[in-house]
Order: sequence, then C-alpha cells, then structure tokens
Amino acid sequence: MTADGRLSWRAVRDRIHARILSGHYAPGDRLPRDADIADTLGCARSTVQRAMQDLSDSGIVERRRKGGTRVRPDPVTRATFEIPVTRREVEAKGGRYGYQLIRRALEETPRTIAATLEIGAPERMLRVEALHLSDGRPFMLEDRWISTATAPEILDVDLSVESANEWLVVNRPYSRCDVRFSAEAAGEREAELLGCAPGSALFVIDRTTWIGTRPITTVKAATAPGYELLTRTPGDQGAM
Amino acid sequence: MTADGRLSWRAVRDRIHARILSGHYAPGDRLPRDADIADTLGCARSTVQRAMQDLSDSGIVERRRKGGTRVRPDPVTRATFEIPVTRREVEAKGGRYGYQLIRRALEETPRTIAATLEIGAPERMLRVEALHLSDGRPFMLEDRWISTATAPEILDVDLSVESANEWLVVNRPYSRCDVRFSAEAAGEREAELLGCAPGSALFVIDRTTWIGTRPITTVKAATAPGYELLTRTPGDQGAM
DNA sequence: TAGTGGTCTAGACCACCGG
DNA sequence: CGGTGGTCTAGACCACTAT
Repeated sequence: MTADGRLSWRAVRDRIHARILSGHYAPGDRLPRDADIADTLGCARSTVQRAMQDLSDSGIVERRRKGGTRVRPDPVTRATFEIPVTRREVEAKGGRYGYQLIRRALEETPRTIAATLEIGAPERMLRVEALHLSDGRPFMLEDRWISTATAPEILDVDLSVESANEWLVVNRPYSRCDVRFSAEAAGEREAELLGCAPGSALFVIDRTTWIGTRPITTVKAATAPGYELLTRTPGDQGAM
Repeated sequence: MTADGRLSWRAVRDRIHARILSGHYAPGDRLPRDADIADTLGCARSTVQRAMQDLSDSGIVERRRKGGTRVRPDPVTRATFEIPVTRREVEAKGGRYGYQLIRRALEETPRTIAATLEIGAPERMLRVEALHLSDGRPFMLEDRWISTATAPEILDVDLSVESANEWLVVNRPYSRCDVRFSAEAAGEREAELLGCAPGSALFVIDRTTWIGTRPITTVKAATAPGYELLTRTPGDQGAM
C-alpha cells in the first residue's frame, strides 16, 4: 500500500500469490484477466501487470497473450546466484586476499575450448593459471583462456600483480555469460596447488563470456574443499 | 523499436548498455538522470525507467534516489538457475524416470536441521530417504526432513509410489526458498546407493522451504557423478 | 531540503495466438 | 478474428537520501 489508500504492485502481487498458496488458484488454473483483477482490487491495470510480471519472473505463473495467466502447473525452483570478483569474495568472507600467478603462455586452444567459446577453429590465445588465496591459504584455482583477438591489451598487463579476473571484469564487460556448476575430484596437480588430498571433492565453476558474438574468456575455477554457494538474499531488491 | 518510430524499453536498455560496454560510461561513472535521457532519446521517462530497472536487475548499474544511476564499479556475475521437479529433470534429459523409497521414519531433528529450518527447538518430523533413477541408474539421492506440523497430510501419502519431492511441490507451494550448492565426497552408504566409488565427487543441492515463517521441508540432494547445472538461457524471457 | 528514482493512473495502441 | 497480455505516453505525487 502506498501512503494513501492505493494498492502498490507488491501488495497486488502478494495478494495474488496468497491466493495461489492457499489453493484458491491451483496449479494449471487460469486467473482472471488483468483488467478484471484491476477492477476488483480498484487499481490500474498497469499495477496488476507489474505484479503479474513479478510472479511470472519468479516462475509462479505463466502468461500468454490470448491464453491468459495460469498458475504454473509444473513449478520450478528458480534461484539467483552472485559471483563477485574473487578478491571481493574473499574479502566478503573476512579473509585477507592473496594472489599468485602460476603460468602464463600463448597456446593453441584445444577443440573443446574452441567449442565452448563458439569459435569455428582453434586459435592461439593467452592461457593463464592462477591461484587465489584467502589468509594465505589456497581458495580458488583458475585455468583461463583469453582471446587475444578480443582483448589484445591483456598481453601488456603484468599478470603477476593484477589477476586476469580483475582486469577483465573492469576492462572487458561482457554482453553474454554462460555459467556451469559441477563437482570434480581433485587431480594430482590441482590437489597440490589447492593444498588438499588428491581426489578431494571440488566445487567447480565454469564461466564463459562474450561481447556480442566475440569470445572474451573462458575459465574453469576449482574451489578449495568446503566452498559453498548460497542464493542471494540480502536486500533482495532483485526480486524486482 | 516498436512498429512506429518509438523506442522500446529494450532498445533504450541496449543503447545505454552499449555505451557502458564501449567505455563511454566507465565503472563508477554517473549516468544522466532518467528524465534527461528520456528527453535526449525522445521517449517517456517511464520507458527509460524500465530500461534502467533491467540494467539494475542484471547488476550492471546501481540506482539510488537522489544519488542517481551509476555504472556498478564492482561488477558481479549474476546467474539464474532452474531446478525442476526431479522427475521432469530426468525426463528433460531424455531419461526414463524411476523412483525408489529407501527409508521413511518419524525422528527428532538434529540441532543442525532445526537451525536450518529456523525453528527454536528440535521437533519430531518425517524423515524420508529416496533415490531418483534415470533409465534405471541412480540419478539423485535425497535425504529429506518434512515438518508434520506444516504438512500433516504427508503422513497419509504412500511415499513408495509418489515421491515427497513431487507431492510437496504440488501441495505445499512455498513462499521462501534457500538453496545451497556444494561438492562433497561420497560416503560409504551414498556410494553404494548411487552406484559409484566411495570418495567420488558429488554435486550437492541443499534446499529449504518455508510458507510464511513456517518450515516445510529441508532436503539434501546428492547427485550421481557427472551432474552439471547450467544457467537458464533458452527463451530468456526472464532477463525480465 | 532539494534532487533523483519509484510508483500509480488513465488511456491508447500493438503483438501475439487460441479458437 | 477477437481476446489477452505487452508496452508506450503524459502527468502527478511519493520516498529516499546526498548534500
């Protein structure tokens, strides 16, 4: 509710949501038209529209022109995660950030990497391996390929000082990003670098970014044992 | 653009985004007021507002009353994942779904579970262990606690036929959901049930749901080796 | 306190798609 | 083709917060 007696779109949303939760509208049911809901509640149609859009974004209802609005018959859990720059992530967890360059080389991408980056043929790119530390202990090991065609300046960056992660995030904003989570057993090399036993279960984040259709970078980040990723809740302004 | 010469909010968004990508507006920079952008582009302020809201939701800009709109100085990757009902997930991957109840018992929750569910004291709840199968092979092992106070009807459900996962999703929509991803080594028991070697790296999804402040269920789902979770992209209507 | 984003309204027209 | 959601506009007022 706003200060006067008008309904806010959040109030409308909550009201409709409550009716769904209570079973008044069951999965698969069709809801009244926006205009009718607006009339019933005594607010503008655009207010209902906003509320509905939020419910739709949350995966609670499905909306189709002419088909109307239906309670989603097959609910899904929709969760949003935030992956900050690694330095910030370490600091946010109360650690002192450290960084260590392990390897830097120009190499031809394997076919798998070329496919991931959606380029037709393998290409010579900058490959960077680096370790992020928290309080001096290994936190995350990244194995990265950077397109020197898309980001040639990276060749002049002293990656022993500034991480590619940080440089790219500031200097090569992306327009598209694919993320993949998985679990993987630590290999010999990873185990040694991450300071854990070989075979330890590692949480792995694969990320690939593009600017337009041009690939920027793809990185496999293996986190030290114990890493967790939580849904973003604080503030939650993003519920919209 | 709409059919006539008017700018759509997406067009406005892309235009502003392009200026950020090109470095015209750098991280930390303040953008013009919505009203000025509207004047410049020749559209209504609310159109700019919509565009800005999308950029804000995507974590690209930050907006504050009086403070104006700024390019987020510290970009984050924001990724949304969808976790469907397990049966649907198996089927979507082209598998034949199977299900097997392993254990069903009334037990007192350990303190950790009580804390997760945000209830003050341990409580007697229904504990269910079950295995989801894909083409007859183990796909996901779930260990679940269900509040019999919030969902007493679950006691009458034949969980050897219908999975708690499915029943709850249809009969107990939630108003809040916490999700946590992690990697974990398979224990003896898990390994046997999932048909993998002990110590295998498993992708684990912890989920807890509430209706209002009342806990519904908390579940730890350990997936068979090889499981991956991808950002939801298709259609992408949810970019908003 | 003044400036900026946030929201509501009322009305119009468009785009999509189910019957 | 007709019904429904999607979007744009123009204007008003509110809410937050930087200065």
